[in-house]
This record gives sequence, structure tokens and C-alpha cells, in this order.
Amino acid sequence: MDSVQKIENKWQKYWQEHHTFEAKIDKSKEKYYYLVEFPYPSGAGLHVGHVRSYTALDVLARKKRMMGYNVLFPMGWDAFGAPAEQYAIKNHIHPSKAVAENIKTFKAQIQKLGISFDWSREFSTTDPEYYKWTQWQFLQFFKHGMAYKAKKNINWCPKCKTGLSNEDSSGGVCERCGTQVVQKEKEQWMLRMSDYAEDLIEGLQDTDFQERTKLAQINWIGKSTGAEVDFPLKQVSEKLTVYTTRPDTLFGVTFMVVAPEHPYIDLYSGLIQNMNQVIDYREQANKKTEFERTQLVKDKTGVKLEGLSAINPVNGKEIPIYISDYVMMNYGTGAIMAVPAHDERDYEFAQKFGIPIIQVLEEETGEKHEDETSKESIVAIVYDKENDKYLTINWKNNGGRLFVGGTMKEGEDPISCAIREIEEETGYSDISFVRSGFKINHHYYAYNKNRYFNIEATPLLFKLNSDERKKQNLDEDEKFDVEWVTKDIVEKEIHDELHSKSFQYVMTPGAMCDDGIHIHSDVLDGLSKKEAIDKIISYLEEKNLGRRKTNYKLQDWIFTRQRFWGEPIPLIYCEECGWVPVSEEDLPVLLPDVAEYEPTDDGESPLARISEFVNTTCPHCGKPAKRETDTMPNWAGSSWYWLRYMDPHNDKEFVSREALDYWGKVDWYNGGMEHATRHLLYARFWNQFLYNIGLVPNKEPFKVRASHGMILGEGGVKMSKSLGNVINPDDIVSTYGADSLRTYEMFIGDYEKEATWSEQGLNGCKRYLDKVIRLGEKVNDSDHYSSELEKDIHKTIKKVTEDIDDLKFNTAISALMILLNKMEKMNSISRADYHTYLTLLNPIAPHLTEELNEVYQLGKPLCESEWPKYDENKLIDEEKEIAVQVNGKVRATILVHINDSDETIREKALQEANVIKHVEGKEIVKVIVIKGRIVNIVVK
RNA sequence: GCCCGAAUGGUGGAAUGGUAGACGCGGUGGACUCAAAAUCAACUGGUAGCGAUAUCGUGUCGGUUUAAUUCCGACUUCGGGCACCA
Repeated sequence: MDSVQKIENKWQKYWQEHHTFEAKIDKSKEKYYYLVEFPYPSGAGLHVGHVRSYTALDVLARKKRMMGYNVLFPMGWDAFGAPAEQYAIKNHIHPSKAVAENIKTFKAQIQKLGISFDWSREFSTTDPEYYKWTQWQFLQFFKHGMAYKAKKNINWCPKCKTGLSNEDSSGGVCERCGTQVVQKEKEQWMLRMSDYAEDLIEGLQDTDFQERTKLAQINWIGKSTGAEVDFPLKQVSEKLTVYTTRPDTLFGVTFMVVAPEHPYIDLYSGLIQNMNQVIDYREQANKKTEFERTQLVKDKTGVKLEGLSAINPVNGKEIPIYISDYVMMNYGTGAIMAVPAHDERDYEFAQKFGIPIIQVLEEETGEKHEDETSKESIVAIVYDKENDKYLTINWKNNGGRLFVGGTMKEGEDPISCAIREIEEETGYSDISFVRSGFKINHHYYAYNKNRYFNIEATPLLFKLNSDERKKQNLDEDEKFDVEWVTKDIVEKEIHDELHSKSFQYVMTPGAMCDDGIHIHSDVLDGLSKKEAIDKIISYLEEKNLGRRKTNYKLQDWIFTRQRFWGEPIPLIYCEECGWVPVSEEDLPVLLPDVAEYEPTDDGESPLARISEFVNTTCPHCGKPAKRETDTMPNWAGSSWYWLRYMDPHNDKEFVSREALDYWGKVDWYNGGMEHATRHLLYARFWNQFLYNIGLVPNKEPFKVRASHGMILGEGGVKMSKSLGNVINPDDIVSTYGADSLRTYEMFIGDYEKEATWSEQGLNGCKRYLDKVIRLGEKVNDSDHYSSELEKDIHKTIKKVTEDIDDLKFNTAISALMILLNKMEKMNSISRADYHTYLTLLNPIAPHLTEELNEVYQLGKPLCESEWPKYDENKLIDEEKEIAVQVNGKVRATILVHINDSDETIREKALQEANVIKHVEGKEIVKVIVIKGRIVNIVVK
């Protein structure tokens, strides 16, 4: 046989010359569209991670073709972006040249792997024939009012000298270079993506994305429901509107906070007496990067606005207003009502600034009952710092371990009640009050009084000063031991809900954010959280004080970058007519062929320096006008590329209706988990927009979304240049062959999880393929399955077919290995045995199997053959070995026939010597016979 | 902090209520060879035993079940996503 390299070249050539994988619209066949994220053709070349996902989809595509589907499996290049531009700046060549070089390398590398891409549909996002239509689609956004220019505080990367979307600067650092992002005010083109927030959530129902992908999208969109509430200002007849998800806590508002950028600060600067201080603070906040503001400095800071205050619309109370950077201008209204009792952040702020905390929600414990008697009480926790112990009273069988508790007497406050109770019950009196926690609403039944009680209990913490002890003053029925115990014992032995909750409240002070019942809230008293939210919103709407409101974290898409290497935005600014779109026949607006790609320091695009580009005439009135010089973000080109694949050479339309109607949705889209939020959201948004204006037939572009796990270097670390552990697929192909690499990457483990590269593992797969080759020497003349193998072959067809569909490539290969091991033990195998074997292996190792199929003249090329079928009747085992358990432990195995009755199986099981040994002298309680699986004998 | 996922031999991993460790790698002693590589055949979770066998064992603790890696509850660790979003 020829060398591996020779064989692989031969078949790659065959497929190319026979246009084997080129898809044509064929209405007699069912279509299937596989899409794998197109790569950014970087100078580093192909990575073994690319090989994994391309091979996986290739396996699916090859199998699907053999099953008779018309498969579209295209590939292209996402080639706009910073690295090509950086490379061009450094080497003084046009980015398009660098891109062309890289594409050439990438393509050659991919072709050496034998991936069955339809290369006739190849394009790059940087081709003018492609970006013409990206520009055209942008104009559709513009014409439908979906694109607007806005002066925005944007995330600015000082190193890349460009604006970034929120998505590109998550974590406060530039996605590209890791530099901390600063805020800069700039005019930007925006796409109204936030209008689609709800549709983007709902559309997920029409997809079969993995649950984790759906969740990531939903989280990113960040829907929250609540209300806007108008707080009248005291000094002027204007309102400060806030957004809250907890309007039910309106009666607990003790202050308000506005973002440093809030317009009211300048608007009412005349009223604010400490304006200097406020301005100082605002400047400090502005200097902080988004990263510092949101990630690092969680310490609350702020300044009170002296001379400006608000009125709580539901109770008329005057409320101070603060500015603080924990409130963001770009979410909600840029102002909040603060309820420190029931919001963690407000709690922290209130603690720091000494603002009162009003509890309006009580946690409820115990079971509610009719005819309860109400009273106020306390739970007192005394801490002995010296011994690190807590004072408890142990009621033993009459109620277990508790803290000191008691009922407040007429006119008594919680602290004095607690001091009295502690002394009466335990004798300790040299104590001092530390703090109290939120009140708890507790329901219980008192056996000694035969009554139901509903108490409002205040938990209190005291510290012990000395163990000086007076005589206890106990009632007749109070029989308990006073014991000091550790925190451990408290947590283990105090089961009473009220007491353990009390302990939690006083030991870890913080806001109470759980559900409960409302107090001090007028019309809301007694209601639960959900009931109260509904009621207060209706109340606010009725009185015109507020309204129901849904908010999303998802913001509009900042669609401009101040860079050279991107699609020019096809708009012209005319003094007379404003922003005017370039007319369609003038598209594409080409990137000029110049030598200056450096971004400018003032934040303008490099295109702004090129006067031949900038200066033009208005398409509307013909007067001199200027082009937009910003370009589109990286994500633009990848937001519709799957549509272009359907009809890549169309110069009349972005894609023909015929192609859209035939190829429809992408049936299976594979990509990295890192694109589960941004790219996938942009692409879905773009598609939904095209659908809404009638340009595409489906609202959702993708049916299934799968993602591959990363491949790590040996030792489980990320492959990186600096560690020197990057595996170059070319090296592997030339030493082991593409088929070995493909097989190994499919065998390495769960496709969706990360996997560790191992050269030894790769070698094992090479050995396996060598065995497949040697198996050919055993082929005889028979055209029927060998009788000893028939059953195994049918089982393997079933297993491989199902496993590939489930992306369980590793177990599919394992099944093939098992069948091979069996075939190797035979003196000879039939042509049919071998042919089926090679066909099953073909999607995974296409070159080798084609060659063997030809060498042994088993039939036409496998790429033109049908996928093998299995016969259900041939899968059934006449006899099977099953386990016999006694009390759940395997004691023997027995051979059972398919027709054996439960009774026969039971008899067989009970005759086994080792079973008799374990059953002897015991009573058989039950014998469980599960047909074809197990016998379990239960004895006593 | 919140949300999601994972944890199984020396190792990558199988098994989704029914004989835990399929398959691969590695290892051990053997065959072939002057020798090595390649290849072939055997063994390979721990402990005890010559062995039949017994016993322990799927991150930890508890529960449901005739039976739990698998289901339920609590926890630990690791990975991923989001994060002052009101």
C-alpha cells in the first residue's frame, strides 16, 4: 500500500475533481445545513482546537450525505479586525495582502485534513463583493430607523484607540489587548438592539440550543420587572423618577441615590448648597475606570445633596438625596430609592453614612393558625468572648436547646425585656447590649397554655462582662439546664426556626432580602412580597405616582469603530440634508488603497485623514458633503454570513429568495462557548430584524447550537506560545496522517468538554487504524456477513449511527474498536463484513477507508455510497448472562434464555452454589427478576 | 455575591436506577528477534488469600429504593458565565 500522505493527497484530489461536496439546490432531496463558525485567519495558523470542531461537523456531514440528505457545509473567513491591521501597520503592507496570505495558509491546512467543506462557496468578509451587502444591510437598519447617531459616553481603549461595545469590554478591559477601558464621550452610530430584548428572549423557545447557552443569553439580556416611581422634589415642582424591582418596600425608603452623571445635578446646581463637594465627587467618579467602579471598589462612597430633597409619594416623608457611583446612569433612570433594610447595597451605604434603617418586611417562621394570640417578645443571645461560647438553656425532652426567650411586658422595650429575662432564667446580669436584628414573625403552639400564638420577636445580642451570677427566678414549670456552648453546638442543636434564625440575624447583620410579611406599610400590611408588589403597583398607577416597568441590561449596539480595517459605514453627511445613505448602485463604499492605517490620537478613524475618501457630494442635493469615516465593528461581517453561504456569488441580491426558501435555517451551528452571548446575540438580532422587514423567511436563524470543549496542552494547561506547548496540526498530519489526527480528536473524550492533548493517545489511534489496514488481509470472497459476526455488525451499526448523532464520537469509535478486536480473532472475514466496517469508519477516517475500499474492490467510492442499515431482529440475544444478587450484592451470574419465564430464571438463580451459600439458613423475603437484566434475592 | 456545570483506577474516559471501571493509554512479566523497534498473546482498582472467594471502593455526609456513579437534601473543591443592573 502507498504511504499515508500519498493516499490522503489522492483522495483529497478525487473529491475536489469530482465536486463531491459541492451542494446544489435539489428539491427532490431533503436539505441539511451544517455551519461551523468561520475562523479569523490569524498569522498563527490552524490550531488543534479548530481541527476538533471541523472534524466533528465533518463526521456529521459525511454521514448525513450517506444517509441521502442534501448537505450544505460551507467555509469562509472572518477577516476584518485588529490583528491584520496591526500586522499591516508594522510591515507597511495593505491589510488585504496579509489577509490573503493567511487565508491561503489556513485553507491549505484545512484541506490537508480532508474536511468535506464546499469550497465553491468560500468567501471572506473582507471581499468587496461580500461587504457590499453588509453595507447594504446596514442601510436597511438606517432606513428603518434602527440606526441612530448618539453622543455617548463609550468604553474607549487607549491602546487600540477605538471605542468598544459593552460586549467588547466586559470586565472593564479591552477584549483585544487587555488594557483598562476608560470613558470617553463620542458620537457613535448605534443599532437599536435593546428594542429586540424581549424578542431575543422569546425567540429562544424556537431553538434547540443547549440549556446553558440559552441561560447565558437570558442572563446577558438581563430582564427585570418592577416599577418606576415618581418622587416629587421638595424644593421645586419637579419629580425624581426611580426604577425599582421592589416597589413593595416603598414605605422603607430612607434615602435616594442618583448617579454622578444624573442631569438633575446640573439642573438644580443653584439649589445644591455643597455643589463644590458634589462636583469634586463627580470628577473622582469619572476618573475611575468602569473596572474600578464595578469590580474593585465595592466600598460605598457618596455625597449628600444639601438643599435638595424628595418626598415619599406614599407617606409624604422628606427623604435626603445622595449621589454615589454605585448607581449607574445607563440603567433604569439613573436614580434609585434606597431601602437599606431590604437591599444589601443600600444597607452598606446606610451603615457607612449613618442613615436610619426601617424594616418593612418580617420573615415568617412556624405554621400560621386561626385564633392566634398576638404578643411581642425577644430572643436574647449572650456571648462570652473569653471562652467563645453562647448562653443556652437546655429544655431536654421539653423543647430541646434554645436561647433565652420571653414576652415583653406592658411598656417594656426589647432591651430591658431581654436583660430581665436573662437574669430571671439564668442569673447572669453583668452584660451589655451589642445589637439587635430584624424582627421575626413567628407562629407556634404552646402546649402548657393550650393556645396558638403569633409573636413578633426581636433578636438581640449581648456580651458577657463577668460571670457574676445571681439566683435564678423560675416558675414552677421551668425545668432546664443553663449551658454555655460553642457555635458548632448552637448550629447543630438549636433546631427551633425562630431561635436559629435569630442567631443568624444577629451574628451576620445585613439586609433582609427574603420573602416575608409587610409591616409599617399602610395598605400593604400583612401581605407577602409578591402580593404587595402587585398591590402597590396598582395603587401607584391609580394615583398616577408610578407605573409598571420592565428593564433590560441589554443596551443598544455601538456600531462604530475608529479603525481602518472594517467595513466603511455607507453614509454621507450633508450640511443641508443631514445624514444621507449612499445610493445602492454606489455600493460598496470601498476601503481606499493607502499606506496609512494608524489610528489617530484624537479618536478619529484613520479614514478621516484621507481627503479623497472623505470629500464627496450629497446623493440627495448634489452639494459637497463628507463621508462617515468610522467603520463597522468586527461582529458585523459575522452577523449574516450563513445567509450568504446559501448564495455566495449573487451580485444582484445579498441572497436569493429561492436559496433562502430551500436552505432555510441553519440546522446545526457549532461554535465556541465564548461566542454564546455576543456573536450569537448579534446574529440573532440581525436575523430577526431582516425577518421583520421581510427579507428572510425565518425569525430565528439557527436550530441547534452545539459547542466544543477546548483542547488543552499536555498536563491540562492552556496551549500557548509562551509555554511552548502549541501543537501544530501540520506536524501531526505529516507524521501520523490526517486520519489518525481526526480519529484521535474524536476519541479524546466528551466533545463538549475540554480535553487534554496526549501524544500517546494519538499513537493509540494510529495503531488502531494500522490494525484496520491489516484486517484487509483476512478478507475472503463471501458477499454476506459472516454468521459469527452478523449480530455484532448490526449492533455496531446501531451504536455508531446513534452515537454520532448524539456527538458521542468517543463511544462510536470504541464500538468500532470492539468489533475490530472480534474480527481480528477470526481466520477470515467476508467482503461484506469489511465493507460495512469501512463505511462506518469512513466519516471519521475518510481517506484510509476510501483507499481500502478501492484496494479490495469492495464497491464504488464510499463518499458515493449509502450508510449501512441495521435490522432490529438481528440485535436480539437468544441467551444472555445476567447477575444474581443477594441483598444487593452480586453473588453469581447465570445464563438465561430469551424465552425463560421468571419462574425458570428464579429457579436457575437459586441453584447457584454461591447463591445457596448466602441464602442458606435465612428467610427469602422476595425475589426480584428483571428480564434480561438482573435477579435480586432479598433475605432476612 | 448570583446563575450554570463537573468530581469515577496510574491516566483519557465508559456506564443515566440493574454485574462500576467498556474502549484507549500507561504498566508488568512473556512470545518473536543476535538485539531493538514493530507485532502477537496474558495480567492489570485497593486490601486479604495459592485459590474459590471475601471485603472496601464513583469528592464528603445524610436520605429514598429490593437495588444508587445514576434520584433527592446538605456540604467541599474545581471549572465556566454574570456581577454595585436597583
